[in-house]
Amino acid sequence: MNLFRDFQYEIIKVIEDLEQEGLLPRGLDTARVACEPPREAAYGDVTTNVAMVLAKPAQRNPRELAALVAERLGIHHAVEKAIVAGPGFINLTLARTFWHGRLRDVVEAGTAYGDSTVGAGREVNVEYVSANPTGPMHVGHARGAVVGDVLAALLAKAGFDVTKEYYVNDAGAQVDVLARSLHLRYREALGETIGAVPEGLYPGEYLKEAGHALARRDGEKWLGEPEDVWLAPLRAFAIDAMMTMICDDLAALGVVHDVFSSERALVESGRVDEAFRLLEDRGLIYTGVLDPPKGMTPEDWEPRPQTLFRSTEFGDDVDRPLRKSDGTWTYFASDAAYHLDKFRRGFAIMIDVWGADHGGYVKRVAAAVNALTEGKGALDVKLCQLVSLLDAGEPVKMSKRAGTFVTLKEVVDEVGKDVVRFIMLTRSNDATLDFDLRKAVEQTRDNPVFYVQYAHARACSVFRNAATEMPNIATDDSSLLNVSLDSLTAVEEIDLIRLMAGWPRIVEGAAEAHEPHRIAYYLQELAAAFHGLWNKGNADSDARFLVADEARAAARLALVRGLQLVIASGLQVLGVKPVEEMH
RNA sequence: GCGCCCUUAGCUCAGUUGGAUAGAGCACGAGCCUUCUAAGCUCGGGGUCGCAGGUUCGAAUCCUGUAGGGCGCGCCA
Repeated sequence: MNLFRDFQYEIIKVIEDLEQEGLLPRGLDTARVACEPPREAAYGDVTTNVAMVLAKPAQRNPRELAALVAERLGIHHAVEKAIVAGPGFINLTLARTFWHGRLRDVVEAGTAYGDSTVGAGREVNVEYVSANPTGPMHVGHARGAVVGDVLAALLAKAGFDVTKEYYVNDAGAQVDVLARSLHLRYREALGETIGAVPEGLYPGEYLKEAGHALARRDGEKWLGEPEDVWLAPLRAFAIDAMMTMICDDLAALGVVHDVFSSERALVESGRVDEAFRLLEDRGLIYTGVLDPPKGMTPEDWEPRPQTLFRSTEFGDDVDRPLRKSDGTWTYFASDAAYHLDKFRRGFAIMIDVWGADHGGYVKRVAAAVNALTEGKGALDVKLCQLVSLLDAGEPVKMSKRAGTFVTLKEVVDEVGKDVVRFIMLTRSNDATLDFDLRKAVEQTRDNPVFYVQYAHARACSVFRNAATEMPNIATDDSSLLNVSLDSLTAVEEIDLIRLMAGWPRIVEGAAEAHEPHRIAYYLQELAAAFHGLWNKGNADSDARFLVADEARAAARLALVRGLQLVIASGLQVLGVKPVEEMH
């Protein structure tokens, strides 16, 4: 389906033919032969560097070699002309009928257009959100949630077997604090006056409801009991309540995970001990004393012996501790074991989506994956930079203490999930992002969500008008597939098809690079091309889609249908609903 | 002090894994439209890709150094 890949095969076939005929030395390495759209449209439709890449090994002058290959490519039925340019590029211009064929591909495939097999069914695990189960999600979490969710959808479209996973950090001291905070709210629910929430406990109102729920379920069972009696059951209850709340918030954003992995279960099942022994057996564990970080010794620094993993042997900057002084595992130890667990569940490809504040953690986890999987597991960590929440250009002040903390749910309620999802992808994940609540819902040219949605709505509007104005034209897909496209000759029309035909390549490229934001950018470009064509109809009534000549109108309806389908296909990956009309 | 990320037009940012004359939106400038396919259209000016070296046919992209900004830096997760 990716036409550039198709031409790449054609080119490699030509090279092989030339080798067979003795015109080129045998066994040339064609791995670096690229086939892509040229930067300048004037150069044609497809460009290849084959001659420049093979010139040296073939001991030929690049332009001369290019001429040889271009001559063979010129014979191809889809190629109108093949010319040699610059230092040895071969530029192919494709026949108009070729593009008409690609439009038919789109209409035939529907929103499945762009589906690819490059993933070849390989299993990928995308772990994202993984927010601590101690409170509601805030806006900062939204970015990682969207990036992970769309990346997963993108990989699935590209033919990978994707599992979406959430790692529940339910094992550390913080969930004990959560349990104590719940106990307070539980007493409150049973009529006690608790006053101010003591320092060190979670003061948020969100635990009140959980306190009432616990009181309803268990009555006065935990009143007056010592902490060691109620801690574990209340902790479980609280985590459950928090996870339910988090999942509800995520669902409102359209984010649903396949698997939830518990850190506590990992530890209790002995899988951390197992990973530790594995490292020990490989001689990667020792007891040592770390130097303080140069230039910023912490105030309470004192040298002490620790159980360390030799992560420096795998590219880390210092060796990392695996045990706390009380003998329990550090977070890193269980996270290392968690990644081994994912690998053993069949995921040789693992993607973690984290906030930028965890950037310092990447090397040690990568080192652990490398050591534990003997280099067979591939980990890619996508770090999401900060999101600044604005309202009409003014920063929204956020502070947990002042209670002006903006939750994910509030933002989704305010602007809608589709807007949040799209805006979160209008920047590369490693650039910071401004999210302006006001601008996000404006219906103007510079709101990308509106702009793309509007293109789809306009396409729908054309079909609504066609039904009343041109009732003789059958507009179902199978009818449109049989329409003659010969009248589609305008450069803008062919340009639009060319863009649509580039969709499969965008999907593959974005999936392989793990860069979901490319989809949002592509959709803006596609929408712009369609709006341009539409505007042409404003100035020149012959350029409208619904013209008196029914054969021509039908061909243009096929074009509009194709556009509508590719936009819908892209929005589907983003998890954004394509709207049929604006209001 | 060390590590990671960022630095591209006045502003906010893309840049197809090393390709040809570096792009988009906004802003700015000049025209057009006063209508229908609703919330404008066309054209234009604007760049030493932070800086300096290196790698090669070819660098915004890779390597080294350097400046500025962000994040992080021994038992928190």
